[in-house]
Amino acid sequence: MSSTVTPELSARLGYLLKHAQERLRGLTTAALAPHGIDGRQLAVLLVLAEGEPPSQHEAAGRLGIDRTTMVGLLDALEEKRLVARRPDARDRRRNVVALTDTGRRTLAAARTASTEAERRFLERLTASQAEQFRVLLRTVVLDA
Amino acid sequence: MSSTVTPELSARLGYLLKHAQERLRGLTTAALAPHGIDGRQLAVLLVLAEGEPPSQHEAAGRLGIDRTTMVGLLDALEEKRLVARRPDARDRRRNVVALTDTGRRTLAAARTASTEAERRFLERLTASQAEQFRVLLRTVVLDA
DNA sequence: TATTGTTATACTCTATAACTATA
DNA sequence: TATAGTTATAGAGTATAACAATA
Repeated sequence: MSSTVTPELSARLGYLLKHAQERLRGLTTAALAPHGIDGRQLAVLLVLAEGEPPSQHEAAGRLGIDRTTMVGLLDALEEKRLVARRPDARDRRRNVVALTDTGRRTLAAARTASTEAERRFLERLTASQAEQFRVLLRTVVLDA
Repeated sequence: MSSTVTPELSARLGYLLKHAQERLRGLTTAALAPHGIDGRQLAVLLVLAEGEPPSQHEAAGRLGIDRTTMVGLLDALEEKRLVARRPDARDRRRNVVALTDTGRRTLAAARTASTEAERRFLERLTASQAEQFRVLLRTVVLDA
């Protein structure tokens, strides 16, 4: 975790991205802990809240994970009563997954906490640098 | 891997950093494959090349990983004759780890290949944007 | 035949605990 | 007593294969 920085290694993009992710994960995990979820679970809640309540398979697709991985994530969230599975009446192979009322409240609070973690992650940058950082990151990642 | 981008999720820094890392890893892995190593192994070679040849424990410290993890990394690199362990004459508990001649040649070629992967990772940015991206990333990660 | 959810299983990466040999 | 290297083991997190239910 805490590495004795060597100049050439720390100039590598791979090193920087890895450590950026580690730092943000630490901040996010701490910020979300009071709400009883972690970053991956927040991502699931966000995906369930956006657009039509999806099937498990669709939700996995939106997140870019396997449907078998989604099973375990939903098990944990359902155990906390944040989401509910119900069979799709029109295709009984599918489960429609929706947020519960508790899930919606938790999502709202967790979203705020996560945004605050992002703010702290970027706090060494000026506002315009922070905005620029987001823009550059999106350019590099999206619109492939 | 390929996620159906949902607007709110893809605006999250965690999402962007994760996917940035995935994209760079893909490019780097492909660029390094002809040289028979991956990104983690390149990081080890870089660390061994910088400053005094370290012990396994020191090398692990420079990388920020556990000494037990270093064992396996060095096993793989030694099997490929890229590094050599020799007992430290002054403290026979320690192994000094150094690059072989082959290791130095591989490192030189792999470093070039990795730099080229970084260039492709950033190719949607102008030169000054790419430089700015590195600066912002370093600011956020380093000089904690 | 194909798809959804599930389980069993395995693989990768990492760490902790315990052993050994040295100090 | 403490440290370096090693091994055994375990825990995340992920995926593939196979199965039951349904289409």
